[in-house]
Amino acid sequence: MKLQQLRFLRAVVQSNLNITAAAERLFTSQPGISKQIRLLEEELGVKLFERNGRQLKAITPAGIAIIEKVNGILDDVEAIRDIAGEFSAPWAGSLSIATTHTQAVYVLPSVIGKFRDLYPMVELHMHQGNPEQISEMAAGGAVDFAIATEATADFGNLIMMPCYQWNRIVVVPHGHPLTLVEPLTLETVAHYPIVTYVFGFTGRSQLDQAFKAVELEPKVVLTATDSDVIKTYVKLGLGVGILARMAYDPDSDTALCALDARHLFAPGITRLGFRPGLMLRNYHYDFIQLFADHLGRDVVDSAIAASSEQERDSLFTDTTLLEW
Amino acid sequence: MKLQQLRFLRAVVQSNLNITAAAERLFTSQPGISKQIRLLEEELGVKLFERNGRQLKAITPAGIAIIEKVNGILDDVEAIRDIAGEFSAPWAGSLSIATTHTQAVYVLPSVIGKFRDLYPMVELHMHQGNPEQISEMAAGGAVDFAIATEATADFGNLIMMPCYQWNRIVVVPHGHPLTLVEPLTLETVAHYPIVTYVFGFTGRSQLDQAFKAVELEPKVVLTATDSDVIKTYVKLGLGVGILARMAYDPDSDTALCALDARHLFAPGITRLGFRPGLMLRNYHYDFIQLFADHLGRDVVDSAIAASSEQERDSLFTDTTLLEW
DNA sequence: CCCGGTTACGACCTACGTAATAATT
DNA sequence: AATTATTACGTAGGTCGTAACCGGG
Repeated sequence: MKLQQLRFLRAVVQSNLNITAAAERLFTSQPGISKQIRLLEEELGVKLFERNGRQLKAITPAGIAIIEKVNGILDDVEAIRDIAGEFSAPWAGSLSIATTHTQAVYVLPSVIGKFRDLYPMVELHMHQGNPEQISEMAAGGAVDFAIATEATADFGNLIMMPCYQWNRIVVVPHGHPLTLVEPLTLETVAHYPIVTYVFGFTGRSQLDQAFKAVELEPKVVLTATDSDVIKTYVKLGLGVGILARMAYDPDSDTALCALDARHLFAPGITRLGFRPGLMLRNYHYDFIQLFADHLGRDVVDSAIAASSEQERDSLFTDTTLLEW
Repeated sequence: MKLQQLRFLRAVVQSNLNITAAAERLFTSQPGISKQIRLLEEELGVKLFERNGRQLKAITPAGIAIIEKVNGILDDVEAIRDIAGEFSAPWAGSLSIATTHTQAVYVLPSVIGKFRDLYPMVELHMHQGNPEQISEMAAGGAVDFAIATEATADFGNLIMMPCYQWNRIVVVPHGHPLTLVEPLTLETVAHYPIVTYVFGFTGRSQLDQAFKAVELEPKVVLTATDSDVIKTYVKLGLGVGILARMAYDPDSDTALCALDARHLFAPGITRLGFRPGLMLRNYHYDFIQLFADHLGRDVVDSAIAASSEQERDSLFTDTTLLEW
């Protein structure tokens, strides 16, 4: 058994049992992977995959149980590298974050700025995507952290930690009738065409829920994943914008007027998540705390500990699987 | 990073930083290990060992943290092999037990007999040793199970499970004055020279405690690790024997008379232990239950789960180690 | 001077890539 | 026909073992 065989195996599984795709992902050749998988099967004396002729069709029960362990091993190997890095160069490394546009543009810059000052040698990688993609990237190991506002807890078993609450504002051009309404209500807002986020982004579902609770069906004329796009169209007079307060900057958004709407919608919660098994380096902890001050090292560790309770359950499912 | 490098590393650590010994243990050459260790250090960019000239003197903090992970990885590799074996040949495998003489001779035979019937293809390996050695073997992976009567819980973080209670008897040659005493008391027993187990074996410490509690100092004239030796010398008239009831067989020990002593000494508890991280195969579970009927698969799994709580603590110690 | 670790070197092996082949969809 | 896995084969790299070399106790 070789580590590369395990890497190959994982890649094949992650590529939906497509050896070709796995080969591309690992920058190697199909025959190499094909052969190593077979060698592994031979050595273990167990078929890892069910084959339809030459094509891989499914993972065998043995394969499922084994892949679980393989993932653990490869995680640990990564952890060893990280431990080594932590000792040889605690200031250097790589930090990759997957998040949505709103976070990337309005929240993270200041955090990243401070982080840069602390760790100028840490390579930063930002990935954007929709919440589902973000979760997937974090769960699959493509990025270290997922930062998102919708309930990302559903996908994968990421360890999610609440970071901060935020509220919404209604933005309109200056002189818009809504600026005169006091107090602002859902009813009055619903009279106007709405410009806001697409479903799945930046608490859009909470927004829909608020209107639905009072049985209003506002006319949403434009949606975007991107607060800037929303603001742009609000400026054009397309409708009133509903967006996260953090996406409004009074200095630069002078063409727009922001109306507090915290009493209309439930506050959103932004969360940071990472997959269990990820080795957190010092700078990881520091980044988390820069992002959410209450998430000190001890709090994060507790969250990890708490999550391993659940892991234990899944581990038991495996054990039971062997009983067959 | 290669699995063999990790194996080498573990072997060196287990051999007290003696590369030569590690090489012998793994049936390979010193230079090979030496080189691979250096290659690993080079790849990780961290010194794993502190060296005095050429001699390995100590493990670096980084090394300690890394070896922890290495052990996990190699355990998982073993687990994969076991999973594969479980699927390809659930009836075959290997079961090794370390225990004391008393268990091996008087308790295990019937269990092993039944186990043999269930799993004729499982290779059985019995190792004998003192309780400390037994724990070490189980913790180091030399054997699967440790079965012992003294508090073995102290060494290593073995998962220990109580299996059964047992009581002691006093054995004397027929016609010995003690056979007439009713009821038997510690005082009367202490009048005679004693033959019993050496310290550390088969609940010897409980025995000492019982006498000490009533401030008696019996004269122990001979101690052995081996119940047969004790019985032999009692037959010779050297003194009265105190041993575990299970070590007395009325059919074969006709020369001796057994007097119940359960009211004199606290009962002993025999425990079975294994190291966390050991992959328990079906036959492992079955063996445990054959040995102690109340230890079904679910009970054993709960014990494992409970122990991982403690593991988490040690994991935190490591994490803290990385802080400075 | 002995024990133990490192360096040097050579043989064997094996993992990988290219190219050709076979089998599915 | 296109996609995808397997087989064949040659090469390059690496692991391992023998032998010689060095440093401490």
